[in-house]
Amino acid sequence: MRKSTKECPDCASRNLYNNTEKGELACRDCGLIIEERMIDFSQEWRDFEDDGRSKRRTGAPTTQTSYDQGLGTEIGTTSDYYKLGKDKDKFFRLRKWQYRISTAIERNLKVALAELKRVSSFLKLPHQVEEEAARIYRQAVQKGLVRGRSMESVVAGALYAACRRHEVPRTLDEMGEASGIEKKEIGRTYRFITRELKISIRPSNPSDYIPRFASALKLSPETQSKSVKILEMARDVELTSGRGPTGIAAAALYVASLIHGEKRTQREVADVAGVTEVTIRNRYKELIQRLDLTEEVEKHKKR
DNA sequence: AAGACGAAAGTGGTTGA
DNA sequence: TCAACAACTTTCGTCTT
Repeated sequence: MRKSTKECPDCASRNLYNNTEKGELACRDCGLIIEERMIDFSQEWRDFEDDGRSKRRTGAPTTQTSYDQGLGTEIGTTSDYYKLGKDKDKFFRLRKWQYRISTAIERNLKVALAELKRVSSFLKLPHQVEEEAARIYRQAVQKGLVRGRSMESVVAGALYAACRRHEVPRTLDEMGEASGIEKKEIGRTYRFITRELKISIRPSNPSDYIPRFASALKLSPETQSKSVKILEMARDVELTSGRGPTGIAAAALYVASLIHGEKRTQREVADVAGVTEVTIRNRYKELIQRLDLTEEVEKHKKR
């Protein structure tokens, strides 16, 4: 790209500087970054052609509406008009450039990352997880996986996947509450993007849920570690496979709370674990008979 | 009255033909 | 693609504390 082929939309200078390393095209005179992320720009086209579908480069309708709001913080509102200069022509030129330059990906990402931040702070997720989720989301967008899905659901799916990878799982229910997306939709998106991006995720371990549930129930550390032991034993006799990890975790906590004389009702445990009492009962029944915990529980019940 | 228990019917997802 | 299937839920009646 020769620098004389373009002129700066801001000051009309032809003295442009192409920084290939950063993927930027900048004006030497006024410092305006005319194009950025030019590498992404080209990559995007390749990806979109690969999947052989329409040339439509935006996401679902909801993305469109969000995008308009997102653009409001950039160029396109009257408030920005004043920030960018007094000259009306300049404003329109800039907006045109902005429109040409910024790809759907960039716009989408801006909004999506804000949403991601919101949800992750709602769930009090560690920074690492948030970063991971952002990375996953970015990949998903670049592969064109957002098309046909709402941006929010992909954000939720990416977050859920990141949680699982970092072994700080949140339930789909919690994710649903935080993101406002139905949990089955999140699950679907989650499976889809992990498959498409080849993100391998180990089946979630029930004991990953223990610390959170235990603290929500205000159970002692002893009870907590007891329930982890119960889970280990349960795993050894293959009680854990094929069942929902939250149900098992809940049941283990319930048993542990009985044994340590810190009894919580099935309902209490069920609520924090997001399962029903019935499920806890079923798991509980299996646990105490397969692990010979009956006497241990009875013994402590007496007190 | 509240909690625990279990039966029965329904739901959504996975799997295998 | 569809039907069978397992896990889980909802609902409800009964028993226990």
